[in-house]
Amino acid sequence: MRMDTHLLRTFVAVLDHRSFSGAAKALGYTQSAVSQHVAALEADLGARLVERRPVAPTPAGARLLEHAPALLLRLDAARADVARLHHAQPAHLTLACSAAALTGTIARALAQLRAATPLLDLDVRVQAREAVIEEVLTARADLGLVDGVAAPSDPLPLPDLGPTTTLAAAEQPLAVLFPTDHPLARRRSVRLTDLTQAQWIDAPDTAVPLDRIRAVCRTEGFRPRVRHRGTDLHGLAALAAAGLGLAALPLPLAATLPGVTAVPADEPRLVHRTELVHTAHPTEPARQLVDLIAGRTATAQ
Amino acid sequence: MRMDTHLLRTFVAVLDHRSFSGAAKALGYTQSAVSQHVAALEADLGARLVERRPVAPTPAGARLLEHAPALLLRLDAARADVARLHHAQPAHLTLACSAAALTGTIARALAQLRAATPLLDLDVRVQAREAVIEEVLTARADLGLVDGVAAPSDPLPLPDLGPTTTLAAAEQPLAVLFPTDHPLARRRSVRLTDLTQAQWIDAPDTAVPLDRIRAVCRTEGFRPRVRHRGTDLHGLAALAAAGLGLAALPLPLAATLPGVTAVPADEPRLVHRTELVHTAHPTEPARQLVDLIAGRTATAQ
DNA sequence: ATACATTACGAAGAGCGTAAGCATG
DNA sequence: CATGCTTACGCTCTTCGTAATGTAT
Repeated sequence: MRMDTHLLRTFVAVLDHRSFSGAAKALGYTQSAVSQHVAALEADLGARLVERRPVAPTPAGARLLEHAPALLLRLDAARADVARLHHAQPAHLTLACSAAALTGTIARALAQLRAATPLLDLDVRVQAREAVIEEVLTARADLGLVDGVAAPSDPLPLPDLGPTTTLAAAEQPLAVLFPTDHPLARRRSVRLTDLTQAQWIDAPDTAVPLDRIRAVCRTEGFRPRVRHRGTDLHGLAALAAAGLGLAALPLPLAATLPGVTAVPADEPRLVHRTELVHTAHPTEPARQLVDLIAGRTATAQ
Repeated sequence: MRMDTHLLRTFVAVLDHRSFSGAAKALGYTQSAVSQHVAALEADLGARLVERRPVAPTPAGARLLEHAPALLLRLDAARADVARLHHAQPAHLTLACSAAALTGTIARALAQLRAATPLLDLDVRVQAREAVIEEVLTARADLGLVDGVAAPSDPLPLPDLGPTTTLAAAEQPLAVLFPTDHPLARRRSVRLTDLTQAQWIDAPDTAVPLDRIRAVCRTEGFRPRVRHRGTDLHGLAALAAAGLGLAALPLPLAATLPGVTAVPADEPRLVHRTELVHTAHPTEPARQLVDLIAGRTATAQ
């Protein structure tokens, strides 16, 4: 009767699955238990939270849904943070990256770290941006690398998922991928503002998400007709090379992709930025890598 | 057995009171129940969390203690946010302010709001900075005003207590309070960096906290011999006028205090900043006040 | 010896599953 | 009428308080 965590968990699951029975199966409860959980939560908060048949959040439920997932994540983060103290693997480092964040600079820093401690076990996992922070918070990764676009020397607007520290790891020019035979591919640079009506590929987990570009350019343009899920850079390059649409990536990375030409983007003045994300108490190897990258870029925040 | 909220609550209470029995009394449990709560939490996390006799956090407990209060606050915030939907008082606005945040500009905006909706009930409460955000999150206040110092047009570094939106409400020059007969009182301006070794009063809930000044000036100076608690501006002025020490306040406000002379501070270039804090869904009168202040300053973030 | 935490134990209650009810498409 | 949420009910496990036990200052 006091907004217990398992009630919140099933509440979220119910609305995720848009079904009581689905949530029950997912959580290993019976339908009945789930029903009772929701009822208990509703009784506690004194408001109906979910509309049944079809299952959907009421206004109050929607409000709670703005808080609940973050709460549960932070709960896991707290547990993970305590667990880290005991199961500290001194010779292990797992790094969660978004696709365009794993560049030469980072790889060289990793090599340097490996040279310093040869026995170090390295795990690198590339995944969607939101997942990176979550992995760091729940200690499934020791360190995260998130990329995105922002005005020069501005921080990335990371979602407030929990208590993390961020540090600028790299700033690179932003580029647009054109098929090599595209008329604009020969330009020295292009204006993003001239491309609002162009055909774009939205590849939020690989390239810069279009809604980020929209936000930064303060425009309603950049409407995609092609969507690309996953973190597969070369697949995205193939789509772009085939003329299916444009995509934005950091210039040094984009220049290495086959079949496409990377043209620097300006107007508005934007950079592709990579940030290192870690918790308040990184493991020893993680701390070393942070130092290496921070020392290299000397752009602490 | 799954890190339930009430376990966390008693865990925090135990370490707050540095005593099981004290926490028990505070929470309305028996000693025994508290003991069982702590034991359950320790069993769940697989680590000893508190050292008994004397009661103190173990390393793992300290780690958990970095998360638990924030978690509990966010839990209350979530509950409050849902409750707000129902118990919305359309003709009521309560405003939580830190001491130096409630200035003429704000008062005039309030007057304007009152003129627009004459039936509006206004509650204004002045309190410590940390309490302001907490009050907003838990819906004990509809809107918060927090003041502090920062580099010009930088945001204040507010503690990450929960999901809030902030908005610059005012930026004013920073001033140092001198007794009127002080040799430096006749100066046009003073350098803060020249005053690191001076006698300061630390009045964290009224003036700018000294540790903030230290952080911003990147120095170890500004060590106080006098501490002042509470939010009593005139009391602080009296101490400063009596020569007990210096204090930093926004210039327009400082200039109105009796017995002291306010001298603008520069070097490093700092401003006194006031920020408006509200949740994602302010009440209607709160939204109006935000608009009034935002329109007036036109410095949205 | 005296606080004060822990352990033992029984009673009250919370939580889950089974199964019967009931509404909606 | 069938799918899927709700309610009734009983069993079990949890959680609390009382009281006895342990343990440091």
